[in-house]
Amino acid sequence: MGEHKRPVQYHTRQSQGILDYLRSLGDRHVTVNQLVRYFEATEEAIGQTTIYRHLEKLVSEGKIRKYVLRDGTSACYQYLDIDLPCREHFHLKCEICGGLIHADCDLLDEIAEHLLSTHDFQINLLKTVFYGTCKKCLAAGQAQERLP
Amino acid sequence: MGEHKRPVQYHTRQSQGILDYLRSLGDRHVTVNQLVRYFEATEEAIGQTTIYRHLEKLVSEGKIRKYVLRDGTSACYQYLDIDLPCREHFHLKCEICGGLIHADCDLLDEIAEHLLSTHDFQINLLKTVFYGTCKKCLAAGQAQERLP
DNA sequence: TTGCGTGCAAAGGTTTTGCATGGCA
DNA sequence: TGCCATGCAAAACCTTTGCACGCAA
Repeated sequence: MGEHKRPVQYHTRQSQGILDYLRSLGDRHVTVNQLVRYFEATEEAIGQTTIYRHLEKLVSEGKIRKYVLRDGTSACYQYLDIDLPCREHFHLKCEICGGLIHADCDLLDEIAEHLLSTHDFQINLLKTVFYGTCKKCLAAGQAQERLP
Repeated sequence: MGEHKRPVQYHTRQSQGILDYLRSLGDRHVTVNQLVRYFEATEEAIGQTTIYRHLEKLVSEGKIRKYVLRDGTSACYQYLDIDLPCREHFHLKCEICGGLIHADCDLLDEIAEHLLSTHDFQINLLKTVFYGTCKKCLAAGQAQERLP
């Protein structure tokens, strides 16, 4: 008892390819769709079912992290470098263009600290997303407002 | 300039019913599915399309909040007491107990200011929610960790 | 050879859209 | 009467599941 079932794991082109690609992205995140399209573009297409299954396994192994944004969009996955003390970061989601920006910033780190010490609230950065308008769309919107 | 387009809004049985029901729930949240089933159970069924459209409008008006719970399989909506100046609050949603905390804090202004000046991102406070674990649930969780 | 891995196809679920009709002002 | 609101049906998405075949060990 207490011994976890440890199924044999095969090493395949797909499992290696997915992990390699995620790792190559550094701390950038991708969606399942982006992964499918990436491998399609190479000569080594990988079925989406396989991608979903590997991502789920990698998440449970703690090798990657899953972000649930689900406000009409899909989930994002990001490689976690075990060697580096991975810094948390915040996500900014543009309501206009749908773009997802991640911000690595000291002040934002302070927020987490402040919420915990002052409000006794431990923020979950995997799920928290700041909604708003990005630079590009702000500029476009202002340009439009100036029209007759 | 600065005047927002203000489309005429009709008062209908559906719009009234949805807002009334959400309000009657106090701080409890519901899913779209639950709303559909609730109105089906009364003699005043409301189409799901209509429910989706009203919820979206209410969110953009700041009258209700939209949340992602669980694995993001579906969204939840919760009424906000209009009397509270919610634009100036953090909204902290506990993922464990579901509680919503209105945190009144100057830091929020700083964050908005910082995001705009440094990241060129204009945050929409009506839609942004901080997810995490509240004081109570943090304590309960720690207590659990101490168990055998 | 064994049995996990793969991927097509289909199912399942949520949310959005097209469009003709209904109903408020 | 003029529009906005409504809701059915269908589409659009994202994700999971069934199943036969492929392939690593």
